[in-house]
Amino acid sequence: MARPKKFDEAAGLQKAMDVFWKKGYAGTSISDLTTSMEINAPSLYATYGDKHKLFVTALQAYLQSQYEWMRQAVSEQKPVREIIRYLLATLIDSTLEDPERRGCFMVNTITEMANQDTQVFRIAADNENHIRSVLAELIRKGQASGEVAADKDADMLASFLYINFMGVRVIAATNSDKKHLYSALDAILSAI
Amino acid sequence: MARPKKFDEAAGLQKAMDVFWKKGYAGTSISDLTTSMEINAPSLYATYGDKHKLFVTALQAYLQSQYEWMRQAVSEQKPVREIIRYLLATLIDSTLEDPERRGCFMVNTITEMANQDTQVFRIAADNENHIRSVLAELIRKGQASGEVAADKDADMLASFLYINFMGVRVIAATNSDKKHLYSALDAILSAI
DNA sequence: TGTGTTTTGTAATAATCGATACAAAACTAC
DNA sequence: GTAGTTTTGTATCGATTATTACAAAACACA
Repeated sequence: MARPKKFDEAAGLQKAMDVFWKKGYAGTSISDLTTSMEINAPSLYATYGDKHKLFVTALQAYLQSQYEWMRQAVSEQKPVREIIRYLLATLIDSTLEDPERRGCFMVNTITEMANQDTQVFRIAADNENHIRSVLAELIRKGQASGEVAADKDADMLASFLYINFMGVRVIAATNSDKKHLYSALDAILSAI
Repeated sequence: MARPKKFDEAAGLQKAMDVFWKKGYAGTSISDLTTSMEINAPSLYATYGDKHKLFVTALQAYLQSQYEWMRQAVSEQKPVREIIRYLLATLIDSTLEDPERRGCFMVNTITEMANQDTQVFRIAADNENHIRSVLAELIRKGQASGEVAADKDADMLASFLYINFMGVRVIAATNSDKKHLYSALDAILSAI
């Protein structure tokens, strides 16, 4: 018994994510958002809260899709090294193929705000722990199957991989030379 | 035959660098700058140009000091692996010790603006080429002295190292666990 | 066909944004 | 001391910032 919403809430969130991802938090204005989401300011505030709240919601939606992608890749019945190569290669490809070269939304957010925004800091720390634990689990699986040397420290290798995940995302934003990036994959995998 | 400046131009630039480094380009206001630099707006504009020009000048000053540090480390008469470990360890330490956890000014700038600002994009690309060539040179030195396997591709290893330089800087901004970061150093060095 | 409820569009809020006009102040050179 | 030059401080510019008041519009239910 009320006027129904004219826009799709999930689609609007996706649009907001795209804008924040491209321009960052401080670089995005409410006007940018309302234009891209095709709603007006009162609807935005009523639906998503203020700018900061919308940003956090968009960031978490991004991370969820990232986790989903990773969870699926890790659970495949393939050699561990192949999975890791697939993960890194996909990170490189998706970054290079993005016409806007936005890199990784989480990395962008860390470098913009983690030192000033405690909520973002916490999200970033949780994200790191999550990804590292998934990678450590993957390494352990490789050790159980004999693909990875059993005497290596799985947590240490997971940290190493996480560093490279982040580094690859930063670099693919400015380096369009796919061969350079791909050649480094061999070095990364040789450490495992 | 004119009124002399009351402030030190180089010191002001350093202050501007500190603010941009901490808060990013969009997150920094002229008011932030004039407060920190202890000058007023007209002096800022007369001396450094507009906000964007000041930002670029500050960024280039940052890169110069970075290059100077690296050039010196690389030219030392020590085993190549030791130099690389020193470089990475210093990156980790300086990031963790910074009470403001600002990470790397160049990384922050890449993830904030490289996809929207052609001048910044060019600076970032030049920076990457420069650092990669310095690292490749170092690797080749290691190959000449027998410290690094001669059949490995020096450029590839340089790309690999550059990825890890970037990754370490991003992660040290949110992860305060020095042990985790340091433990990954062994994995990085094992790939060389 | 109303009645109640919520969204919508418009319009405006105070605050701050980057940038500058203008005149007083401060210095050097003569 | 005076003339010439540049920096300084103040005050302000129009534009944009995030956010909201308010009323018309659009639906569900009776």
